[in-house]
Amino acid sequence: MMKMSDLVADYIMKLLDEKDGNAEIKRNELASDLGCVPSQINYVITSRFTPEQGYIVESRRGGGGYIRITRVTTDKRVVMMHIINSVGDSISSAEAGAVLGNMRERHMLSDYDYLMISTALSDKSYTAVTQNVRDRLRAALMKNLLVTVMMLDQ
Amino acid sequence: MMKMSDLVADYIMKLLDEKDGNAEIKRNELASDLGCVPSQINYVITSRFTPEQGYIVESRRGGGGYIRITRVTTDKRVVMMHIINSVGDSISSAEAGAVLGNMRERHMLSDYDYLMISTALSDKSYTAVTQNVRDRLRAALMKNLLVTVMMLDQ
DNA sequence: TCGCTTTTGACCATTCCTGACCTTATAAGA
DNA sequence: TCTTATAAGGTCAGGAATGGTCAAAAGCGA
Repeated sequence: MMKMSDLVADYIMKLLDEKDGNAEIKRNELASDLGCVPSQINYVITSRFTPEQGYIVESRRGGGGYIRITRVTTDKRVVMMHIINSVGDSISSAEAGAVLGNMRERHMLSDYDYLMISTALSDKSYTAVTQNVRDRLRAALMKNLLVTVMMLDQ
Repeated sequence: MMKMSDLVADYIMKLLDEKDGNAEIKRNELASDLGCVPSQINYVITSRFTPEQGYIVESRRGGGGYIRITRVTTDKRVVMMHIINSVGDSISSAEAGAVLGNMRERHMLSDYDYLMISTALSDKSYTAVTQNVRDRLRAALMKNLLVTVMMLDQ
């Protein structure tokens, strides 16, 4: 059985593809079409269409209200650099996964690189240290790997 | 009477056979089907479906959570597997470099993979922890990455 | 007995879903 | 215009559904 969140996310993704990266939805309408409560839409948006993941969300309440989701795309190298800079000193497994997933979606990472880097960053490799240290190591490694990919990718 | 772990392992094995090397289970469900506590599933997975043994395990918590187990061993990869098994719990940067270099020479790693993995394992990524921990982390990561390369190499 | 493997349960972390209540925008009436 | 109704969307906390971890206890073979 498919998860509601996945249904909603898929719907939005498809819409983004169709509409060339710029989708507009009506929250209540979509909710009732897909058979969920309206706040579910917010949940999906806040968990899967974050700026971190490369989306801009605008909305308006009241009569004629809407939610607009825009997929951000810019020059690959610049964006890559920006992402690398934004990683910071520490990053959780979930965050890292989100960032990588988005990079793949945006064709900034091949499936191959995505899997390799995901593996390198997954918690599985860090059982020897505490969560805190783990997240710091992950951030360092993530940046190194992304830089490496960038340099090799000509 | 058969040991519980064996039952669980057999079940997963059978599922892997059926599903062509890619099985997805629900931890709690399987546990109650087989009549054991959920953490037993974790025990079996961590003790018998490790990267060293040729398996990749991914999971997700929360509603609709799952555990996915992928088998990556095939005859072509016996040598690779052997190397992975020989890595042990801890490996220095120099040792790792030697092993990787050797694998590259033997065309078991592409230049690309060699560079990626070297980057991931280099001391540069581990400044946050002591040498001792560092070598343990490196070993874990190295094995995971090699398994991933193996899996992707079709 | 000693040491390794297995089993178990208490407690933790993450993800998802829902509903009550809140804020804002537009339209209709007075 | 001012007020009130209606139409959206937003927030948040709580609960449910999962899987993860860890250490203690139990089992077992040498």
